Amino acid sequence: MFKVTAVTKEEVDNCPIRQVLSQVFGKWQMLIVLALEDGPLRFGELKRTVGDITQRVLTENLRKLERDGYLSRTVDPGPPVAVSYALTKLGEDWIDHLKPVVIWAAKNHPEIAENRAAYDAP
Amino acid sequence: MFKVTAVTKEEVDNCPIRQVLSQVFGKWQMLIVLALEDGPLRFGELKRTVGDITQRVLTENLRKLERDGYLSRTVDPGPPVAVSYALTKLGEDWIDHLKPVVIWAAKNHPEIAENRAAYDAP
DNA sequence: CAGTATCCTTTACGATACTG
DNA sequence: CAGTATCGTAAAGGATACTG
Repeated sequence: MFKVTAVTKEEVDNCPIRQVLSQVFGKWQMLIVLALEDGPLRFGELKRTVGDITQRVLTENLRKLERDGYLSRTVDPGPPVAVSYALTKLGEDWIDHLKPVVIWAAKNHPEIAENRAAYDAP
Repeated sequence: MFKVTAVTKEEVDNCPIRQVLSQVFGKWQMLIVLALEDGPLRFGELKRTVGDITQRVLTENLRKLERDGYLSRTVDPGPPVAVSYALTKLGEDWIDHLKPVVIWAAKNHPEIAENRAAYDAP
């Protein structure tokens, strides 16, 4: 159904997986987007919610997500300054489509863990 | 709805995103799985279908996908030897859940490209 | 044909220190 | 508070050559 063959530059540019999904399937992007599901969060709150992410990497990923339009960044100059991040329409739409996949992953986690153990065994 | 906070090792181990999805959202895994959607393919066919992937990287990703149970590897000792890869039940189930996301990405590709251009502009 | 083996480059990520 | 700056590590990927 989808053309995944890609040898020319045009084919790569038109591949939704390479152009769109590759930017949201890193180690942190999904976690960040899901963290914003229940409403806007400030930088520090976001960092605490995701848990084990460094400031540098969080900033980096927030910029990527903002660039693609999944979230917006709002600055309230204080002092002290307060920056909050919120999902855009695109971001909410994205999360609606992402969640079934996350639910599937949670459901199949046990089976996949078994498969790995069996494969690694002797 | 999902707990994405993860500070302890246990929380990370039980996070479906980190444990399951991180292994299928690399640069090539989705393309490989989608390439097998219409039926089994041999190594060389798979390589030609995906297009610009090297032998080394294709092998590497096939092993990961086989390990998690998304596809099976069947060897027909020739000579010449013929190895074919096919989706398993899990792989087909996965692709059914993955496709809506790919379709979403294709649909929103233009908007996201605009967002990027606007962000990068001046 | 279907891989391995090597070597190299790029990208992501991590740790820590510093600043308006 | 919300970053930036620097430095270092590790994983992914790319190029090329070789093999049962």
